Amino acid sequence: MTQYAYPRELRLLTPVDFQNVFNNPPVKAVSREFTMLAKPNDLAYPRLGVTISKKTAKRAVDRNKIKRIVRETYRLKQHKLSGFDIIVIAKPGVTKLDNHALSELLNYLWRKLSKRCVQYSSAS
RNA sequence: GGAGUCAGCCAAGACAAUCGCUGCUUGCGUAAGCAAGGGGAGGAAAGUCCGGGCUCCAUAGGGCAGAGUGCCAGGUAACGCCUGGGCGGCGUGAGCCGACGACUAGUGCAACAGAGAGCAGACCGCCGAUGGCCCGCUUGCGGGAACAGGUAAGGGUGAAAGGGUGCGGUAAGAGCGCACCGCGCAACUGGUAACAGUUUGUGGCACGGUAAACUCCACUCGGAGCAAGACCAAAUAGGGAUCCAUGGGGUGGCCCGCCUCGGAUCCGGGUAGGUUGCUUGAGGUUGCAGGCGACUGCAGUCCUAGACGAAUGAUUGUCCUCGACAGAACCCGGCUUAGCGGCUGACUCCGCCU
Repeated sequence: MTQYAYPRELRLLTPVDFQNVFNNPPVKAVSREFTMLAKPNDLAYPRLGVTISKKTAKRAVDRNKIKRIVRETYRLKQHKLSGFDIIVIAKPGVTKLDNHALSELLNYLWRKLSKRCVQYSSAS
């Protein structure tokens, strides 16, 4: 029953981790509201980081909500993303979506990203 | 019943299931962990506008500068907050609002309009007593015009025109005189004080407005902030001490000499990172006592988020009145701003019934 857990190991924790992914990420998935960047990490599990600027979502409440939904969908999809560090960047416009639309969109992006990760792994 | 005033309380709608996050307690385990139980955003957590605690730095004492506050008294750790009182204003009222010290210390400012705006001012008007002019005559009187001049009653301008009303007075007027009202000053009385007074005396009586204008007066203020500060501490560069070795490399033909390079241990320093600060506090609550009240004292009782790329959530189902503003980041006391509603109590005005 622990397979959908979200412990600290599955997160990006330090500025170094973040910078590492931002530098030339080989795999991307993009929509109007989000950008996902991924990079292999030599681990048996994925790690996630979420970025939302104050410019994107003015209120702290909105930023928290988006982070929670991103994490929730990631938690349920994590097994298809093993071995990659991932950063999700929210872009202006996300605040217009409700919870349901956000989940739909994110699930679509996760599928896209995992497919590309698999392709990248087998190619190299 | 309607309209309203004040005070207090509640508020990510309620319930269930599943999957998660994070502290705490207990049990098991060497440990990593596992299991169970229980806790997990706000009234504004916000703006960061004031005031403190705490921490480090600075500091003999005093002054200047600068900043802030500004009716009085009290409360408080402190305040620009709160309470009570005074004064002024608004409201029929319950109540509400007010940077509300000083322009008889000095300096400055006042657009436009207006004749005149600060030891005022004659545009229209009124008068023309007095002096001059014209006419008449009884030669000192009558009449006339309005030149000098007088006049702040009336009109007009303005945010503001140098007390108001009435009577007297006068050529016309005028605090010029008087009465009442108002005002200034002093005394007295009440009040801790601000201040008040159907009190007494006195002055014919302006001393205009403006200090979020300079300024004056009184009082307050050292600086930086939890990324404060404390501790542990990889790596790397360099430093110190002790011991070991008496060596390697360069220069040179070689020796001396000169330059340069060690090994081990420890110390100091402190980057990444980690730990701490971190939640028990000027705390909540109950009772008693003091106080008009803010609040205070004593006794009992309770523990109520503590994260750090940053938890407090997601999905589904059912129901309803269909859910605002909004997310802790060291901690408190305030202020301000945002905002869908619900509940309770006290009071006021209007209408109706008895």
